[in-house]
Amino acid sequence: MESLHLPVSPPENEAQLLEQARLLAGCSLGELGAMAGLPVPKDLRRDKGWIGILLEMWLGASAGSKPEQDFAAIGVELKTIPIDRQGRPLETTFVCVAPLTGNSGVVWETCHVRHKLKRVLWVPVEGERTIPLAERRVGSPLLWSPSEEEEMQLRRDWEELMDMIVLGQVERITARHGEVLQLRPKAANGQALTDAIGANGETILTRPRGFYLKKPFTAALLARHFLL
DNA sequence: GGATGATCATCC
DNA sequence: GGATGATCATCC
Repeated sequence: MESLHLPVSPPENEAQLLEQARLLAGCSLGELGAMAGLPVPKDLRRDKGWIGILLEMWLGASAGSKPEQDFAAIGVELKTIPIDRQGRPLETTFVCVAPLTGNSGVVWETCHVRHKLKRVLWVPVEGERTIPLAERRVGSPLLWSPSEEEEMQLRRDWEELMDMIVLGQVERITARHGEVLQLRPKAANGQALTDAIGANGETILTRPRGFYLKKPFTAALLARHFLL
């Protein structure tokens, strides 16, 4: 039985990654933060990515802001997901920024969403705001790939949303579009603007958007895991 | 601004 | 109460 200590080397295979993730299950964020020398913030309001960064350290992820998978060598992406006491997600899951221009000819097979979701290590973390951040516990990890049905759902939604973007309808897209995948703003604030295609094919400025997984989708894949 | 990490908080 | 639209920090 291995014990908990830092630094953690990048995992060489999935089994190693899962083993390390299982060691973290049951630990509190306070414990993991202290051992990592990371001060635990009072809450997440100004540190929304703190848990993600903490778990990256503890799992040996290629830290920080590289535009590739968290575990590039073994092709796995890490997602922490806040859950309630029933194990259901408290938030949608950000996947990636949505490209709003230069999309003619893009196809599902080679898109960023599919690549990001090809293989994901889900790490549930207690997320109820009534639980002090330091006391919240890490849950049992799940190494996941989309089933055929899940991939079809994702593909349908992605194609619908990308069609609207390409056809200059981005401003008409709301978070209600898509069955399992939605498009929502993803920016520092309301002042952030980026190029997109307008209704008449012209270039317009609009808020940057991101793809997010809706809660029922992640709830189902987590539930499947916990029932097995 | 856009990529990384996401959650907040208002409105319905 | 919960989802949608808004927002926070950091790096380059």
